[in-house]
Amino acid sequence: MRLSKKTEYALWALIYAAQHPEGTTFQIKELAERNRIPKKFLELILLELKNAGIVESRRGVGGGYLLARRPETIRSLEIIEAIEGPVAPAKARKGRGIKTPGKDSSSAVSRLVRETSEAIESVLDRWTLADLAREEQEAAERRQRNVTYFI
Amino acid sequence: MRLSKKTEYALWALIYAAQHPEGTTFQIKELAERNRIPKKFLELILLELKNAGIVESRRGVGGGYLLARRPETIRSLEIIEAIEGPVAPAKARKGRGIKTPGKDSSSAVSRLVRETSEAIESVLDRWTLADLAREEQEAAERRQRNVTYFI
DNA sequence: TACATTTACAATCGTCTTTATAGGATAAGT
DNA sequence: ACTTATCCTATAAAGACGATTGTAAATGTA
Repeated sequence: MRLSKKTEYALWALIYAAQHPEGTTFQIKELAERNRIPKKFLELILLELKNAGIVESRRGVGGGYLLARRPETIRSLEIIEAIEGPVAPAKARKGRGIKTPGKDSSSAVSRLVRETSEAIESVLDRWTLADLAREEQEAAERRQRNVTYFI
Repeated sequence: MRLSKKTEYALWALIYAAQHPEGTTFQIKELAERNRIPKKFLELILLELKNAGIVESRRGVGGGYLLARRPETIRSLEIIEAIEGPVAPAKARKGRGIKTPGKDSSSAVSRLVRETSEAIESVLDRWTLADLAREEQEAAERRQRNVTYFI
């Protein structure tokens, strides 16, 4: 699976946010410099995350961004879909099964896609932002002890 | 998961190939018209599948394409990777663990990507071309009986 | 040999997506 | 007011995607 740079930046940003004490903000400028992310691009990304209800913003001096919810309740699937759009193809929803005949001319292929999407969703659904932040924290601590694990 | 048109055409083509008796060829023109695939685009795709060792070609009158191996031995993962490139990010291979420090600045993110890729591979690895062709055949038979199943 | 058929291969092209960059408007603390 | 920092819109370069055009080469058949 390939993540776009944009999605990757979004994940970095949210991991960074989750590492801050609850209720405190972080600034775009600070994060952009730290992780070498183009500042204006990062602005755009955080705006999208805000519109998706994942982060909130505070303006003015001492403002910045912060998580809108607790990191345990933010699943990575939600983050990735906020940036990249739905992982799975549009499902048949109750009542409105639009036919579009001839459009999808292979049921075998669409089944393959469906099963794969479900597998992706199931992985992304069980990793929350809190997990990612903890994992990142542990990796940073290992680096600090100058110990390298080859997994 | 999203498949490019190119990959989708490749799958259709190979399913079509698998439905032919072993050792007999099919023509690009015929397949292109049947499935409304741009002929020249299909040429390009089959050439790539040939270079990947999935199909063989015969030139001249009565020529065309045919599967290079039996459909039971062709996994969908192989097909998709032939067109789209590797599903998983370059793994650490035995012996040559290149470090590229600072490049991948989040181990949590790369772990997420790795686990997701493995999930994708595991699905795509257990569907062979023979499965897809059989599935497609059955769907076609159901359509012929004018019976619609809402799954 | 001449010819029709069919793949092989290179080059090109318009459009969309990705990855940004720029400039200023807006809001909020101090 | 002044500073800080988000908000919003526009633009642009680069590459991927989907497809087209044109020519060469191989092969079977008359």
